[in-house]
Amino acid sequence: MTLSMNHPFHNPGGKTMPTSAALLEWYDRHARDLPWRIGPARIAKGVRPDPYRVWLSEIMLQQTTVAAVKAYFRKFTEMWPDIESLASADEQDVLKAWAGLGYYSRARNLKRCADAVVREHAGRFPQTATALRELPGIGDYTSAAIAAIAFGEAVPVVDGNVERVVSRLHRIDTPLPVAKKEIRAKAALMLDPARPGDFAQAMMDLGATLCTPKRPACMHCPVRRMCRALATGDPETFPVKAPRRAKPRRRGAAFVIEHPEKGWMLERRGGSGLLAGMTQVPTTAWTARQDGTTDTSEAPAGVSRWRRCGSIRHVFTHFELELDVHHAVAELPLEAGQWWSASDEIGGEALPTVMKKVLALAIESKLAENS
DNA sequence: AAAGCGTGGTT
DNA sequence: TAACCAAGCTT
Repeated sequence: MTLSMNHPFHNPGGKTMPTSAALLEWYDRHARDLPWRIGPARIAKGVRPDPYRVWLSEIMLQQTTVAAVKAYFRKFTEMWPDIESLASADEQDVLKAWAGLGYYSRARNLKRCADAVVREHAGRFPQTATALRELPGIGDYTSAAIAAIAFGEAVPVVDGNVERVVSRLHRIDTPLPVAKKEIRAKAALMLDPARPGDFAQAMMDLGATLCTPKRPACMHCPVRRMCRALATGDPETFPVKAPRRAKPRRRGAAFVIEHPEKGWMLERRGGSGLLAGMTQVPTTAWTARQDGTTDTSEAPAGVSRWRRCGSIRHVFTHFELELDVHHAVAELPLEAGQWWSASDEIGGEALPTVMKKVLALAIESKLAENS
């Protein structure tokens, strides 16, 4: 390590309070109260969180906001209160419950991980980050988070919040993701081995509530005296990130087919790639965007009259999609992998948000036409 | 190892 | 509005 000897992070016995102490003192007073969390007061009394709930919340929170996760976390813990019940569930039921939360490979890996823990680890999660890292859906961040929070292992936990906090504290101007190793090393130096879980969550709470991407509340920050980016007056410029690629546009047509008695025609998407294993209405391929609107030449055969409902737009991670929605009432024969879903069943299907938009538009435009 | 993978909120 | 962002993982 090449830290100068008078730097506060390297001087825990000196006049300046170590960063971890200042941070934990703040966390003891300002920790967010979250459904999957045991607060610092109860942790101090020796209470440990349920590893199953820690794991479930961490998977859900990957690239996902706390606000979006809360309702799903409650639903999942009601439906599957422990690892054994989740391991006993059908994958399709897990996907149905996950529908709307996004990044659906997380749900498939969640199920695979539950199976592995029950079958290969006697229903107990491994207690170290290294061992957790071997399980499906658990990478560098999640393995460290579970190990620190649920099992008290003294490992640095580096998520997007910590990257932001550490890159500002040390004014690291190397762009991400190249700077990751350096950030991890700095976080490891700061870590309080007596309270690894609290320390990890304190860093994340700081990043989420004060050390925010825009307009950080530096005046309320417990570690502002140690912050080099604040000292130079430009904390908002950190972390530096590599430029993003442009988002292309794609277009396609979706076909909402309504059986007069049986409901809507649905089908299951393939097992890999975008929205893998999720449910959809029949659609054309989604291809590089062209001008003009799509027609029904690629629609399922046997429909005498299509009604054009309009189009929906949806933004995925790496492209924007515009789907022209067509509706018809028809008694078509079902192909393999298709089924009719009645109106009281369709809410429980594994429909991703883009498909909920398609169905909502078809129903809305039908009602408008009939009124 | 760069790219694929959802969605909703904020600016 | 478009860009950016949120407790990343997989291949």
